[in-house]
Amino acid sequence: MYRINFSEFFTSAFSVDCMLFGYSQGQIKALLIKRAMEPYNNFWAIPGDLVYPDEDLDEAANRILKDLTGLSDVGLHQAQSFGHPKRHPQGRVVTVSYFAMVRIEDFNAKASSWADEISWVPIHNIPVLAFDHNLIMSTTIELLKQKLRVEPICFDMLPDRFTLNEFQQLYEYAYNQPLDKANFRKKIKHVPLLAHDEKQKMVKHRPAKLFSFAKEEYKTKVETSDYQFKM
Amino acid sequence: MYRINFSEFFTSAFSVDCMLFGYSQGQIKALLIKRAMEPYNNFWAIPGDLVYPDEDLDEAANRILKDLTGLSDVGLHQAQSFGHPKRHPQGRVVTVSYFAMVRIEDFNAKASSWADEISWVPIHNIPVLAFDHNLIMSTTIELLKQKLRVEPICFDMLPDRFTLNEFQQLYEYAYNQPLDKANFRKKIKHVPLLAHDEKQKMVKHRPAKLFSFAKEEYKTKVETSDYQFKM
DNA sequence: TTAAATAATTGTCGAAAATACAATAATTAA
DNA sequence: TTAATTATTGTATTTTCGACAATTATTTAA
Repeated sequence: MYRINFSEFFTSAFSVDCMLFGYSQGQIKALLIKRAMEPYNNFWAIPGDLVYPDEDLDEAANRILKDLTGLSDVGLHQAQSFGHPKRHPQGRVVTVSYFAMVRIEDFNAKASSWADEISWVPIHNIPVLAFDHNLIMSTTIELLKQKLRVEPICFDMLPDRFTLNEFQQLYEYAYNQPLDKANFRKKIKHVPLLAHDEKQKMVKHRPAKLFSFAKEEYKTKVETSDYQFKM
Repeated sequence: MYRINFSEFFTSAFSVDCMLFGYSQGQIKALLIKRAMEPYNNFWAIPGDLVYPDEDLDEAANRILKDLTGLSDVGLHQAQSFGHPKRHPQGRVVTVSYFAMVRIEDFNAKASSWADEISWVPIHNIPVLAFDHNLIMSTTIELLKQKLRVEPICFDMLPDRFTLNEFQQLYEYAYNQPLDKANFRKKIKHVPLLAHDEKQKMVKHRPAKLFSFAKEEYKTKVETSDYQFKM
């Protein structure tokens, strides 16, 4: 087997791309940045950065998240890696994509050193992006949709207190199909929700009750029974 | 934000680790190699290699698979990436793990330049491995189990013609629990199988009918209906 | 040749979940 | 007070799940 010089392997760089998903106005949205540097200056892109030599991949993803949002302690999910030799014009850069769910209202995402402008874009209307970011984005969105089916990550996007309709509409948008109200409520019977006395306000119709996700109860339920979240 | 010199980022290498899974004697097994070079000389490890500068990740995974088995055109699944800064003693090496299902009987896996010896080891009995390969292996095995639930990849491990009992036992081993025969057969009613006239031979009891997976029929079924494989 | 043994295959029944659709209750705004 | 709107609950039917029983086909030993 042919072998190139060992040192010639150590000539590549790594980046992580960190997709943020949130939910507002009935749509699941992804955070995009407008690049303020070459290459692909002025293109929309997924926030990302090179990984420092002494940094683990997860650390780098957390750093980017912190830069963008000021948030830490957000659950990050590794998605996939992309390594086409020509994917980056300035050298061999393999990228690892991550995603996280956030509550859009909870913070002001800020443009950072690499970006002029940011924007929340509905995942069904992603524009042309820099590099191979369209491939990365679509792959990751598919993964997100799959995870929404079997893990209660939707509650990381919903406000702390939400109505059952908001909950339902999130899934209607994700699956791109309407769901029956009555049956939806039957389906979530097993999901541990905390009902509040508080009601919706400022609406011009009967206000809906507000609920929260009972995270601790969920955890013990998963551990003690063989319950599996399933939508 | 602090920035190191751009060129200092281009000092890492990456590898792919390529897990092979097969099924024999009622057990799902993984192919391990015994390393014949430093570091971790003589340790069991997952087959893998550094990726060449002009190679895509998938290409590298296919190359390793070809070296080991002579097989190409095998469906490869990307699992996860691992990038702890100290995971490799000789420098920064991020690894991307892949896995594939094969029919163990279909070929003779051969030791290659980096390995003395190979072995098929039941996934429930993985020994101590080189590097962080135990982490990689267990993560990937979990992913395999998840995919077994929703994709018909089990048929890539089963012989071309199999009995329903072999089919069932594969899932019993994966889930580590016995399944009811009658109910199993009801569950797979929707899976497109081709029944052969041929029967099992050389068994000391009533021979079971042999089946094959009807791959093409499966594909059209997925496309035309909203059928989803589910075990 | 026949019976015992073994495993394949099919059937039944009740419980639980999914689906379609209807009815009722609680608010707001005019 | 009432129309409009939406939340919430209910009913009836079909489909799937899970436990278990019954039947059938084949081999081997007597």
